[in-house]
Amino acid sequence: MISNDQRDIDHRIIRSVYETFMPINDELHELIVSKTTYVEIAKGQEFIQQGGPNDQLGLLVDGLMRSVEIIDGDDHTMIFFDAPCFVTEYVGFLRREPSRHSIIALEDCRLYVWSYDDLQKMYSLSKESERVGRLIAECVIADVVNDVRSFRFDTATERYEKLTATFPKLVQRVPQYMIASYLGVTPESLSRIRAKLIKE
Amino acid sequence: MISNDQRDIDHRIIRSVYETFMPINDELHELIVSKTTYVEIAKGQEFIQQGGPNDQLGLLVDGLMRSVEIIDGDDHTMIFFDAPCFVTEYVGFLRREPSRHSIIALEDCRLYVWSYDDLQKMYSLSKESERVGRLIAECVIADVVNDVRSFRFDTATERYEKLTATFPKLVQRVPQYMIASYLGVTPESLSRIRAKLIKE
DNA sequence: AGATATCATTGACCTAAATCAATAATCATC
DNA sequence: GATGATTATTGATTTAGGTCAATGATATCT
Repeated sequence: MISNDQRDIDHRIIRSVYETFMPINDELHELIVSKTTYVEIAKGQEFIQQGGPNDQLGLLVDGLMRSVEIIDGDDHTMIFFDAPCFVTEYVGFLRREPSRHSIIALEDCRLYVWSYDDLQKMYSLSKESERVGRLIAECVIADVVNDVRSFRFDTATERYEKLTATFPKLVQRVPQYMIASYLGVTPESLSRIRAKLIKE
Repeated sequence: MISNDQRDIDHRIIRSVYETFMPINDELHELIVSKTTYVEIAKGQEFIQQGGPNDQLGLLVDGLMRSVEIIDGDDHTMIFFDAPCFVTEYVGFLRREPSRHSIIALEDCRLYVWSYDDLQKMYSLSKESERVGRLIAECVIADVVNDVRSFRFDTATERYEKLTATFPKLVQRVPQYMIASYLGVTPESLSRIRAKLIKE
């Protein structure tokens, strides 16, 4: 993990990601940038380690990551993060608990990072930042609710089809067993699902 | 649905629920109360209707409700709401879309209600309210993530055991087929799960 | 109390996906 | 390009839960 100084920070990317949630005025933008650190994570390296400290919110600007939870020795892919997006293990981060997942770079990654403490300072200093924090949390809710619905109502085949529809390049970029794990099925099952879909 | 005026509002209950998220000062408390409406919903009646307008956030202070989504004619219980708690179909509410669920009283219910517009006004008027909104959203994330984990990792039997452990009275208060539906299994399966657990 | 819904249980059978095991295909490295 | 490791496929078998159908048990209502 390589950290650099302020000169490496691309203000426009940061602003444009935050602007997907609400208009960001110059004052808030300066506040955000002033707390930003730049980090590079090489392919295969961890950004966050399962069971370790969980005090960083990342904004992935380049690359691909996955969060993984190891339970009883098997590896479960919980989320893929495809730039540009925020990267964190949200629940542990908010509760100040050790991370439940590792977050690992599947390709060389570049991130901007804010510490938990700096984030709280931003919230205290600026009403606008409080709002953007709320809007981001609300979007996370929508994503997670989507996940519940998918596990509740969809078959593995349907989940696979939806994933390839919304994220077609993923299948090229990561090994199939990680996709299987993300879908909640075994690699053998995913292989059969794919065989069946091809036959049709 | 019966709406009454300000005199029916129990300030202490409202404050105590908000205080589970953060300390509420008098100014914010007054703001919240000034926008509050009181509503009673009789057993069997709807608070929110699937496909209908979704512009109310409820605080259930008495009673039990469930949110139900009808898909292809079958009825899926998405959540049980046991007072005191907030009641809404969050995603549609936030996105200003029709409600995905109905929310129905399983017992006679009493709620305090805020309209979407009043909530936005509160957010604009007060930094503190923005923060409490964020903190509530963050708690919702934790709940929903829990749901995903349960559907992903737990068997139906485990989900049933967890539900009865965390909410033992529920089984007395609602028909079993609703519990089955909440757990994501058929009534027949839940009946067998219970039979097996009793035998052990 | 008797009649009628509604709800819960039980049985027989079916299906999606898991498990275990063996190959086959890829990929990385010397 | 050969060698060993990782990843993907295919087959045989098992299991959790679904589906369909019948029977019991509870409520509710006149």
